Amino acid sequence: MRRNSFRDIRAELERRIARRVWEPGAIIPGEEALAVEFGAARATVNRALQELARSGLVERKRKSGTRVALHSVRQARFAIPLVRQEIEQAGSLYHYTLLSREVRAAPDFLRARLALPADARVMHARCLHTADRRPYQYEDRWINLSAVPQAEKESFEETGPNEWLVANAPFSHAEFVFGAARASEEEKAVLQLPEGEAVFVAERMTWLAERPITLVRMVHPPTHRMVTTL
Amino acid sequence: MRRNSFRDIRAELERRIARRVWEPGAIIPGEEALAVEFGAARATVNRALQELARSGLVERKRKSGTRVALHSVRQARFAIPLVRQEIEQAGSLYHYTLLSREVRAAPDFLRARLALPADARVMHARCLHTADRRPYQYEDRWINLSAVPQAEKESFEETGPNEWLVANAPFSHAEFVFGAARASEEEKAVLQLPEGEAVFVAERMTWLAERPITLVRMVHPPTHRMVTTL
DNA sequence: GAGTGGTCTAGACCACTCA
DNA sequence: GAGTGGTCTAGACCACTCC
Repeated sequence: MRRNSFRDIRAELERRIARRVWEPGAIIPGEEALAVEFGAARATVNRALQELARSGLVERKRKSGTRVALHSVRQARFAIPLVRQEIEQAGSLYHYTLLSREVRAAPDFLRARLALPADARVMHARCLHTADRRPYQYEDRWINLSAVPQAEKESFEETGPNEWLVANAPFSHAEFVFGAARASEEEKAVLQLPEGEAVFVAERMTWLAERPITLVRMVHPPTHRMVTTL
Repeated sequence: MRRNSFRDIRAELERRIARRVWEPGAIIPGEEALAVEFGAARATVNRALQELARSGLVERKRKSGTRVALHSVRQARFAIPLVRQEIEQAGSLYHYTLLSREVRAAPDFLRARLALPADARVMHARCLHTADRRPYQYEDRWINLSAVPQAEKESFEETGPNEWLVANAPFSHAEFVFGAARASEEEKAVLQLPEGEAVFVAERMTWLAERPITLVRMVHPPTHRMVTTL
């Protein structure tokens, strides 16, 4: 006879919630009582309950106890890997091409997005990432040179700014925006898409201790899918 | 002097990784050694390390030990609110319309996606959610009636299946898929989009203790943006 | 076989919150 | 004040994996 693990307990509690043995909003027995019932230590029951709380199935409050959540808070988590890793992990051949690289004054829209001063100098780089020679991602990136001056010395011919930044400019905070759009003329050409095709657009802004580092727009063909991680 | 908590230990380990005291790829001391160093129980160190592993900062393997992840897989979190909440929170007028409702045998693609038996009965509902009378989301939903039999009694004329399920069928696990597509004829009509417009598509599958509950495809106009929560 | 992480136990004390 | 969850400890055994 196997000992009750926190997984077993978690599964049994999930089952009871599923079968409405415990209705939404209802208080469920305390840790001590459940520990006795399952013949386990309270710490083990605690772990099972904490995981249920983390996934939003139950809500816990001291003194009040644990109740089945009425509206389980729905949060989704996504892993954001390097493009290269993403492609190679799928067993495909990765290839990177630098399309353009230019140092210039920051355009207005960028100054607004990243809260840059009027005279800010930035690097603008455009790249294509392919998987098995098929266009996978078009990367349109702006780097704030006052935050990452070393970037100006990089050619980005061999290693893309994505990988270079990961290795050389840690960030403390990031914001992502996802959406859909019709492919622009440029995107259509680079990604070899038919007229009027839809594209999946992901934008990422990163900061290191309040200083904006980079804004990148990553454009994918409509076949691209982004899936939550467990 | 306060006792070392798993949070303190986690924070200190994070700091060492950030300051490159431990380089990416390097093995860090074992739990026993860290427990001695921090004057804590091994279980406490273990909890700190497990959380770091969950957030992708370190990788752990038995016998090998714990090492700093080479490229920490960054994670982004998104809140998934009820459509109604999302719209009302933006200060807009929410309105819901049921477009169709039908009980039928599960189509093949659905049986495959949700691993349903051959004779599974499901409900198929199509709805439109508007914000200030403008189409906001087209919802195409399938509900597994063997998991949620009470759904068959609901008309969904007033309250949409989304809100009804939230209140009546909690889930323990969800999977999301996001992508872009060209609007289908139906989507074009319902969302009042011009010919060939791109749409943002979010799909959600939910389970409660291994039992599939529902698959929903939520289609938004290309103006829709999904932003990470802080 | 041996080393490291994974989990469990029994007991303890703390922290928050409700009444 | 009292009840419930939150966390820590010390010790133990297990499970996986490398050698």
